[in-house]
Amino acid sequence: MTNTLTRSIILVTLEQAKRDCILVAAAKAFAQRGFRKASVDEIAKSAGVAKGTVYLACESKEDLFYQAVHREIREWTANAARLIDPRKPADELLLSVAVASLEDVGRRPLVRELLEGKHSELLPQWMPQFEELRILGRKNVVEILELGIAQGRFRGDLDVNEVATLLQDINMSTLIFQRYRTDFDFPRRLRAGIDLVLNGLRLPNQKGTIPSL
Amino acid sequence: MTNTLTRSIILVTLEQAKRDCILVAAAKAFAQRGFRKASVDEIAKSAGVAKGTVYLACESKEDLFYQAVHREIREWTANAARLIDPRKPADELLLSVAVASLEDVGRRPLVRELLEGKHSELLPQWMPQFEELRILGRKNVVEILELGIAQGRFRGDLDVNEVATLLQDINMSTLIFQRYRTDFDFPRRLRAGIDLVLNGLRLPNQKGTIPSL
DNA sequence: AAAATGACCAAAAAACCCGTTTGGTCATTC
DNA sequence: GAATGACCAAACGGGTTTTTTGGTCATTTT
Repeated sequence: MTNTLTRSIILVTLEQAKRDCILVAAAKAFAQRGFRKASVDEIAKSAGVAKGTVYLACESKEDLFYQAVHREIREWTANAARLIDPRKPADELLLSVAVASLEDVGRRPLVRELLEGKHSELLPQWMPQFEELRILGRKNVVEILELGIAQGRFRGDLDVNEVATLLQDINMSTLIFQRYRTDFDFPRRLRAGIDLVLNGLRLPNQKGTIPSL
Repeated sequence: MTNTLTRSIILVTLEQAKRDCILVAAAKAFAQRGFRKASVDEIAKSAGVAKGTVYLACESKEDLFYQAVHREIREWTANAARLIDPRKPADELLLSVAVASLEDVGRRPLVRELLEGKHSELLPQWMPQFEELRILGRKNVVEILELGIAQGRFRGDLDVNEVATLLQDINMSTLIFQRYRTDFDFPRRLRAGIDLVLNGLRLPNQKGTIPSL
């Protein structure tokens, strides 16, 4: 009993390590050479295994790609989540986590390419799954927002998910348009954007909803 | 003297009309069939001129594409500019102009495809020029912001260009991500986004800049 | 016994060829 | 002098062959 348990744990551990190794190699290859040009054999060799072993970790090349992306994004999100210290002021977290996330994504070419809309030939079919990953990333923002409300710093009358989506979009834009602009100081841009969202554009005495439309 | 002047004006007028005609035909063809599949001859015939005439209006097919895009965006921007009535409250304008712009872009497939990142094989080389066009569009937002400050509705301590860029990015995101989401009510999203930017996320008693970082 | 392998095969991609189309020019026409 | 369309090199398309590659599975290794 204990033996089989130990064994299965060891097995899972070994399998998981190899699995990770394969997915990392896949992520690197797909990012460097694109989905089509990266070959499964090349990925296998880069991971130090034979091709057959790769197919113990995935169903198909598409599945491999998706798993590699999924893993990168989960790691990315988890890194960000680790920064959310509930003792810190939520408004400060909003900025520091965003900056860290964008820096992190710079080190993840595969994620970055996806967010920037490369691999667009594959995107349509996978959009549902990627939307799922977006929701994953949004959970961090929602957490910070709810923290801010609990801290009495943020308004409680807003739809937290709505606001989170908007902030996520701002971060995306910052990321996407960054590459097209010269002399682009993205922490500064982020700071300006989040500062604006925090304090609002209206003069204090003018607060209220938009009059009409 | 008067004669040559009159003639040249007439010439310019005639040329301009034909030029427009060509550029409109080009925009339609490029949007429908893409840059490569749309042929110059086809565009010429659709504009009711011979191919040689097209080359009186442009230097090359690439230039033709760029001019067509440029013209569409100028028109788009001008339409939006026409809606800026200084007698109306600036916060109201912010929303109504954004909604109208996004509706308008829906009727301009070429512009829309560009903003969504299609034609991506051409984009890198043309980014500088498109950035120029972005600045053009930003002028409208800046105008509204300055109006709001003059009306005593908006804070005057912000960098107007910075804020305009941010609002432009929000609009872009709304546009870009719209297509990937089901049940996406974009005027509602825009309203929520602009409302947030106007009123801010912080509780009124918490105003101030971000404490530290 | 279970995990890992790599030879193997159908299918897809690349390379090649060649007839057709097309971007761009310019002598001619209006 | 503005507009044209015949003209040409170069690029495109598509059909065919060759090469590569995704995916399998009998065999080997641990």
